[in-house]
Amino acid sequence: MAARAHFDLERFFQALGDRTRLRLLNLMGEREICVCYFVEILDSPQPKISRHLAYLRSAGIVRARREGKWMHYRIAMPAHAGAAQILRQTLAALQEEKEMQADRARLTRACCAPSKIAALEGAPLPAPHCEAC
Amino acid sequence: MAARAHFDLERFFQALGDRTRLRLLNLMGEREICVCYFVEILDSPQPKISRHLAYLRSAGIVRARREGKWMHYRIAMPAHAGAAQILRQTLAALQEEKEMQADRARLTRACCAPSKIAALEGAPLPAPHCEAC
DNA sequence: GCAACATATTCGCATTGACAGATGTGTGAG
DNA sequence: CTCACACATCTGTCAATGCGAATATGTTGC
Repeated sequence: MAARAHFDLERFFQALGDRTRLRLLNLMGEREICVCYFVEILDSPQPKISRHLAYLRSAGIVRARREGKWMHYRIAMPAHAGAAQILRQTLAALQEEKEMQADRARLTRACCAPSKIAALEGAPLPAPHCEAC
Repeated sequence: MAARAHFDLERFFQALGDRTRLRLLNLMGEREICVCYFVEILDSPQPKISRHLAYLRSAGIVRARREGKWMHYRIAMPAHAGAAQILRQTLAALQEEKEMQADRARLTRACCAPSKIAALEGAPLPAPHCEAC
């Protein structure tokens, strides 16, 4: 088998070259988030979210964890030191964008009152627990 | 007043998501280089090089300067501070790759003895002058 | 003007990737 | 086992992008 020690920087950048994926990464930040929250916050069809998460996963940028019916995603820092640094830099840069700030605000609201949003009834809260509430 | 055009981070990453363009950026580094050198070093058809340089130019990553028959390209750090930082990080990361090191080595050789390479007869040296010779 | 040269753009074609909609898969409840 | 739910993947369509090959543009020198 071909050793996959080589990190594909090209693929890494391709994964970052899409607005939906940048929004997903921005929402994850340091915490782990359930797919249903992405669907709610980005207000996009679930298959679209799932496809972009799969793309990020195949590029080695995020990792998934199953918990019962729910899938949680979080950012997985690449082993490649340069890429990890770039990813951190990117996440920091995203926070300066209005749309990203708005996404985060919506996530905080949803996280603090998930019962207010029909689609999130019973869904697991992001992270171990949301630090804002 | 937003006189500053909105910097397209998405487009920026798309521009970095291609091996040929990463090789071009790696060759430029801090100096200005003539297209004919890219063609020689990457051993690729001239239209291919030109197309990728145009892509980088449209993404706001490089700038071109004409000098007689020759066009010189150099990296133009984006006004967007985050992007500039990412670009610097990327250039640093590239230097750890073997292919990129080999490209640079070939450029140094070509730069120090351009007359040895038929295609570079009379072509302007990279940069104000090559610091290696 | 014309020819030679360096570079840019266009063309035809193959691949990739984004999308919406439909369908498949895994899990828990009953 | 069967259903409902959360999520993943497949389908068809379309736009973007990569490529080589041919051609156009711009500059210099005659």
